Amino acid sequence: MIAKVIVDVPSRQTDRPFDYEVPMEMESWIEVGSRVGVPFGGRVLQGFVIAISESASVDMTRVKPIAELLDPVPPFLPDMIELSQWMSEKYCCSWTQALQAMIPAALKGKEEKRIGLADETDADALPAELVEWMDKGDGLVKLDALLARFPEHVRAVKQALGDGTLIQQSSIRDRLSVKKVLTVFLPKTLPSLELALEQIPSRAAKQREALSFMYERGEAMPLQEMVQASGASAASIKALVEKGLLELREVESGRDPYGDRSFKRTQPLPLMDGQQAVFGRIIASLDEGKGRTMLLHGVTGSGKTEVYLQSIQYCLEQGRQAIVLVPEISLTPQMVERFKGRFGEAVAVLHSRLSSGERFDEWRKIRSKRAQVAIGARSAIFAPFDHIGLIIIDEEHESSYKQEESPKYHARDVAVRRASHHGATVILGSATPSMESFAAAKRSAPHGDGGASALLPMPERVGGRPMPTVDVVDMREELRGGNRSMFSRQLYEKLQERLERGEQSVLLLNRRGYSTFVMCRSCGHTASCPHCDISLTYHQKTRVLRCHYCGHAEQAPTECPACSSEHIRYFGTGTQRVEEELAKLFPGIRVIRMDVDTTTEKHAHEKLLKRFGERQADVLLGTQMVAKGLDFPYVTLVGVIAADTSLHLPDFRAAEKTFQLLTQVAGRAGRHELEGEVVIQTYTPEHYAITTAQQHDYAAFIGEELRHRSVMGYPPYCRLVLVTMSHEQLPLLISVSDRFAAELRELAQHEGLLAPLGSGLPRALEVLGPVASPIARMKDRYRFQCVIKYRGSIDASALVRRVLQPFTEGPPQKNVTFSVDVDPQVIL
DNA sequence: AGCACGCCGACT
DNA sequence: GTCGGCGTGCTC
Repeated sequence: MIAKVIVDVPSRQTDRPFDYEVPMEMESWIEVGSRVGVPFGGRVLQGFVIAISESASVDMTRVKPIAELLDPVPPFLPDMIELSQWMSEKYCCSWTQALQAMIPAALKGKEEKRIGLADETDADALPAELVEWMDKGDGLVKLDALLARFPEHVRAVKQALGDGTLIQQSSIRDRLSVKKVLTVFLPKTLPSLELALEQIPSRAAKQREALSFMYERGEAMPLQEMVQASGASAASIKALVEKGLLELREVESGRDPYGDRSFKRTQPLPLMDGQQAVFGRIIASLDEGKGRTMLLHGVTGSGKTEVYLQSIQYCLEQGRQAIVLVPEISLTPQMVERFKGRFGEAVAVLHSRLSSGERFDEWRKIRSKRAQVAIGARSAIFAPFDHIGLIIIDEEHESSYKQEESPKYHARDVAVRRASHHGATVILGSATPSMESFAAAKRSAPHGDGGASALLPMPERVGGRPMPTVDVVDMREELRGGNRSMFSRQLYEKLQERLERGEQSVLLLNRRGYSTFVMCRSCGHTASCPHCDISLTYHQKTRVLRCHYCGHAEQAPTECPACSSEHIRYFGTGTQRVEEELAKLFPGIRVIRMDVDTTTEKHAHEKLLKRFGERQADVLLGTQMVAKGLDFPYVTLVGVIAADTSLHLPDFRAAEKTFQLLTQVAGRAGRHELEGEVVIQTYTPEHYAITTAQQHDYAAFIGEELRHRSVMGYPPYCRLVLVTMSHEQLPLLISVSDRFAAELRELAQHEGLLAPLGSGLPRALEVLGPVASPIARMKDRYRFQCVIKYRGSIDASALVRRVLQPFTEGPPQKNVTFSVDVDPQVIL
């Protein structure tokens, strides 16, 4: 029996299956999807079994046996192996990378070399302390550790390994370091604080303090932290533990100590007419099981989540599993609570805030069928289920579904692919669907069912609540009227009203495309990175300038390095200035500011929202992050301070992104009994992205935007591939990138793709560039890019791969690196 | 990626 | 005379 194995080496040359013999004793264990350790070029590496075969494709004498099996249960299901191959082709990444992206990082086996004394050996030939050290273990010790401990004996060890005095054994070990932390818990059955305090002698003040502290906190906490925070000593906590008032347990470090928290179970809510109609379409598709994709276009507050929940319920009753993707930012505890509340233990949650150990735990819950519902960000699309019935992608227009590092996949496309394998239904949900999805839904009758539209509209809010009224304020008029503040009179008055009525407001400062930077007001010099063509970002807390791309950091200057002027201006996030102005205009106003500065800490985001939810503030002020998913009953006003900052970016999606942002944030107002109002401040009130957002008119927006895209030749009227090349030396890069573009054109010509299809008609494929990238230099490497525009029916990835092959495999083009981005989010 | 094999400079 | 520089080439 021969296993075809993809070896875990991130190199193009080794990115193909290698044959290994399956030892007899492993035959019943090794299957497609197994993770194994294999000898490869003189060392042992992790590999993935992608096929089992009777015969090898090379001479049997060259075939080595698999060294070890790494998991009792294969981490991949067979459909995932095929999916990974498809990904590597479509996104031009290595097969290994695609496979790697599908399993938890904890399963990243690396070789560990261990050595020991050979059986019959003369131990006296070695330094005595070495022998002694080696005897401590079970005869084998880690090579690294030994060499680190006895650097003076490196040579002796090397020699002993050479002459056979010492033997070496390699095996693969996962990066699962399980560290345990003593954690203080409140007992399951909790006496009241008064009752508990009675059991403590009056002179034990520290114990009382510690106990009150824990009661107030209400949840478990690591002992170390607790001692620090409460001022109690470990001894007094021990005393409390002995009295049974607290509990002390070891928790795996990084694991969620509140994991055993129970969630209040909820029942399905009655569906409104609009919801019912959509739900009917979804269960029809689930019954049919043909792998259909549907676009659920529901306005904000139309009750999409309840439809999701009941569809999942139906799917589970069919004995199939469901995956729910949400943007990372909206994967809040409230969101998780809704799903856990309905499905309890059947839910596994995967998000980036989890430690690798916690992530692995949740993943195992899925793999071992203890969970039937997986909810998570982008990578949850790879949840190892075997009978997927339903995949939901909420807020499908969000750009975070596209991974920016290789493999540069789009979760939406992976979902559709995976679903067709399982006959699963995909639901793309959004109030503002992406152009691509909308166009696809309009044109598609997926899997050929005679022209039925896959568009599911939900145009009404739950309870018939009206959409909030939106006022657009022309800030040019304000300026002409003598108002130079950042608040229009309208916004000022409405804020004042909210304060008087005790209602809450959300203020959005649109800062997409801008970051904090430093500029000299005398000469206009801006601080930029010495290794990258990019401004440095100013970090207020540490007064450090940092490069986003390479990590270069320097002290913020007090005088201009160019002209020695002291008039240096720090352009902060801007939210701070808004906050100051609010305090000036409304003395005593309580503001919660949410931006990168205030949310870097773990859970800071949740804490701030919790405070706002408890009405401890009048205004929630923030950047993009306040636009998504918030649902607070007392928010009746939403203000957008400058709507158009994102409108004039050199990005073909600028209008779409602006419209989405305005619509999303407007949807935060008046979701419950109280009616909501929205004020949008802008310098271009006539722009269609703003006027259509004002009228909540998605159809009008998309009509206009599609016209623009059609004229300019952008998606969804074509597709794009962005190829970025980089090298330290500019002349070499220019010649290589020119040759790449020329060869690509030549191949396209040869395939008949460049021929004009008739006068005035666009070509099937077009190669633009090469030109310097928007960030023309990064980490001391120059960057050039080509954009390939093509008709959707063409396999552009295959063309690119074919042209790329000699550039990366042949006589090396002196380290010019190529990065391919299929369906890029930004090309600028 | 690693590691080996393979041809040319400054050292015991 | 050797140790070692990293350039090319292979890994089932």
